[in-house]
Parts: sequence; C-alpha cells; structure tokens
Amino acid sequence: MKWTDLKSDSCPIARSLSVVGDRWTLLILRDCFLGKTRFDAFQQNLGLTRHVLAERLAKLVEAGVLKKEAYAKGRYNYLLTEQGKALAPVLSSLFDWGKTHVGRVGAIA
Amino acid sequence: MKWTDLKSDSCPIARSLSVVGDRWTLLILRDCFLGKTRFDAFQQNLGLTRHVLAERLAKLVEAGVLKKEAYAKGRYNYLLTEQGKALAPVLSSLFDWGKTHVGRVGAIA
DNA sequence: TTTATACGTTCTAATATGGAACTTATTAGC
DNA sequence: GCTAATAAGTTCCATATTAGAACGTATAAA
Repeated sequence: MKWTDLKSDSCPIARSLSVVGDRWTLLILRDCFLGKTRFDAFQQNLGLTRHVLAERLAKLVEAGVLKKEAYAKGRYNYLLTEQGKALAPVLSSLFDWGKTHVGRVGAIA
Repeated sequence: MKWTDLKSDSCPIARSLSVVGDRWTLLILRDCFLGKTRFDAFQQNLGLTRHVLAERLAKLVEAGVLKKEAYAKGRYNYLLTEQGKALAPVLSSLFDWGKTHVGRVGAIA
C-alpha cells in the first residue's frame, strides 16, 4: 500500500489517517479545539512553515473537517465542522495517553 | 516549535505525537493490535519500505511501546507493552471516526 | 545441500518539509 | 490621506524524509 492510497483502504483507521495522519495536522486541529481560528495564529503557535500550514488547511477544508469563513475581505477564520468536532475523542485519547505514558523529555521549563 | 521538539512539549497531545505521529507508525500499531508481530508481516501487509519500517520499530521499542523478543536466533516478535496496549483508545477513536466520517474514496473492491 | 524464510542494511531517486523572503490586500495609527 | 502594521498566502532554495529496489547474513525447511 502507498501512503497516498490510504483514503481508499477498507480499514477505517487507515482512512482516518489519510485525513489526519500527516505531520502537524492533529496539532493544527488541537489548536482549533483550543479556539484558534486564524492562519497566523496557527503558524505562530506551532512554528510550522507557512507553506505546509497552507497545504494542511486546504486539505482539511477539502476533507470537510474545517470550513473557511471570511470575517473580512481577504481574512478568514478556520472553523471546525461537525465532522471536525467529531475528532474530539481522538485528541482526548491522545491527551490521556501522553499525560500518562509519555514523560516530558529534555523540557526547558 | 520544531517537529523533533515535540517530545519536550508541555502538551500531552504533542508528546503523544512525538511517539506515534510519524507516517506509518499508527498503522504498524494497528497491525500489532490485530496480532501481527513480525517484521515481514508488517512490511508485506502495509507496503511501507523496509528501511522506514526498521526505523519505526526501533523508535517504538526505544519509546517502550513495543518490546522486541527473540523467538529464534535472529528472529523476533514485536509485542505491545502495557504502554502500547494503552493506545487502544486512540486506535479505537480513529476507527470510529473513519467509519462514520470518512468514505472510501476510489476503492477498487 | 540447496532453497526459502526472516530481518535487516545500503544505495539512489523522488517527495516532503524547513527557512526565509516576497506579494497583495486590509486595517490601524497619525 | 499617508504610513506602518497585520493577515493570508506564495515562491524559492536547502535539507530531511520516504520510496523503491538490491544486497547481506543468518536460520530453518525440503
């Protein structure tokens, strides 16, 4: 199987990962759940490149996980759709697992 | 933030993704939950390159998610640890979301 | 004693990501 | 109205990751 063929896989886990399995995507969605909605907010908070961020947001909108809504001319809010909100259990379980099983390595503060 | 610095992040979701957020990793773990234990079994079932598979397995063992157990000389079983088994809710929620919200695009069969 | 199986490693090519500068339009301050 | 700052990207080149295939080495099976 190729990574790009996951979307047509018979396994629902594989199909989920075809949407949210790319680098940074789940962290972008975490920020959405935390109330962030803007391009620059994601970029500054996560520190990924603008190039990659633009590609990920477009893919998430295309997949129906986020919707892109203009709040002024040329300015947009990226908002979770119902389908996006349904990802809450995924982030929640990642939160629980990380909290319990992954220690903070080499933390500065 | 750099992708490689996630492991020291204060957010448990980010730390989880530092372990399971790389391409293929969650699919390897899915196969573990389905009872697969061997290098070639993962490789043949997933179709990722042997190179990447070797790197992912080593990282998962290093992280304590899998343990590598010899069943014969030079032959190994990769088995979920307790920490690895604790990822069940993550895969379960990805399964549920994919089943409900991600249609099978361009499926052959 | 061949042949097949298992578990990688190594190599080159293709793809993805990082990092910074540049665009275009909008909004805020003076 | 003019200038600077903000917002949302795009573009370019360098670096890193992944893909694809062959090769290596040891064990197990026929």
